Amino acid sequence: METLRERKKRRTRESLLRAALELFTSQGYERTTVDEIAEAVDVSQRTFFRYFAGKEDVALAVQKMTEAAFVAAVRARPAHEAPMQALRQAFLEGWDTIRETVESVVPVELYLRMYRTIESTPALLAAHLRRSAATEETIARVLAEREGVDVDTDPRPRLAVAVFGGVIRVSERRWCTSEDFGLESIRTLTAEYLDQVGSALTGNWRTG
Amino acid sequence: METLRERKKRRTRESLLRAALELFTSQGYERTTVDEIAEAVDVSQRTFFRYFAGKEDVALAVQKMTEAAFVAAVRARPAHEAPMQALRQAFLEGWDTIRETVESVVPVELYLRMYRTIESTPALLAAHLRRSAATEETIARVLAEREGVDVDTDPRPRLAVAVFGGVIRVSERRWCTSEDFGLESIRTLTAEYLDQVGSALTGNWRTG
DNA sequence: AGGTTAGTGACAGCCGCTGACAGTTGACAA
DNA sequence: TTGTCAACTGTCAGCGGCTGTCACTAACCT
Repeated sequence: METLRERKKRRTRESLLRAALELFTSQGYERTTVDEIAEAVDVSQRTFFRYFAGKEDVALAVQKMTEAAFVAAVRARPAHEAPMQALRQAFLEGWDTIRETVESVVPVELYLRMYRTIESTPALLAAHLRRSAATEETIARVLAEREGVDVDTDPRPRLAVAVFGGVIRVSERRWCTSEDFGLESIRTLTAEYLDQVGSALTGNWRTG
Repeated sequence: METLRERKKRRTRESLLRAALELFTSQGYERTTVDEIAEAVDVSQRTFFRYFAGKEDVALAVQKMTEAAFVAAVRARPAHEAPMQALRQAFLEGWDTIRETVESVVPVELYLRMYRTIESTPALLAAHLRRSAATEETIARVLAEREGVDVDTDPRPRLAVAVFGGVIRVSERRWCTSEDFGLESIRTLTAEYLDQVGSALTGNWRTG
């Protein structure tokens, strides 16, 4: 059961989040001030900073949620799966259930548009990459535990996750600049790229 | 031949750079203000911003140089080498010649210490990762041209570079937190990790 | 109903960064 | 050498992100 106070807090937070994303996606991240966001929700600037650590934080808040869902999905994968397979499945599963993950806070539509804003805003892209790096570290530990190896001496968990993350980023980037910017296309694109990693590494591309 | 004006400019720039790195590495990036850096060189804050785009910029200036050297090294690799092999050789070569690349501006010692500061400062790490992403894009294009494939339709150049970059970052991170933080150890570590990527991807780690 | 606590607004201030303008110093030709 | 022009610098004023402080209001809990 949720008390009135908690309900109010949640509503303010989500209002701020929605207003921020709406402004960021429509008029750009840099051209949006914190004052503007606060004004749109009719709270003081100070209050904004009580809910979010900063402008970057609110911009990446939803990504944070989906990343958490991804980590949880990796944890939930059956133990018999090979590492890379587990990552692949968890990732695709994340996109399948994206609606349930996100819609309670902001429309999925807005979330997708925000992805493009992040990718095209240097400051946000930097923050996003840093977050991704942190998530990769978490997943490396999950993987290490799953496989029963020591993450501090065996580099394989981190290497596998780094490679996976690299492929994901290439997919994301391609997807953001692509024309069919839909929920299905990111799934197929990522799956396709994951299949092609092998041939990209070993091999002479010229004999294609 | 260098005119007096140019000499003065170069000296101011390098003084600012050295002072900044010295302050960053000794008392921390966030605890160092731009005013402090300017004061250490006895110029106005405004002048600092005429030489560097910002605080981040000066912190990553040397990394920028070494990345440029790396890109050049990739370009100079013989055409018969396979893509991943070319990247590997160029990277190791970059560390072999690091002294010539860096010492004319700042002591290598300082450059190495700065690496650790970057890795342990969220804002700098974010900026560093963003720069790396940009460099990866450049290298993907170099590789594509080398191999005669179209970078816009063939994902393999970007995938290969992303994987390589991922391994590099794992190495760097490990190296920064390691005890033998020397010029040789990053070489051996990277080479070792590049060799292990294969087994990290394919394979069941539990049968080790 | 009344004391306690959580959440808010208003204000002051630091820091990174930028635009505008005036002063100074080196470059180059008369 | 001197005068002119361009480059470089300092000063000042100001914006936006962010934080500390403190008084005030609203919800919570007997």
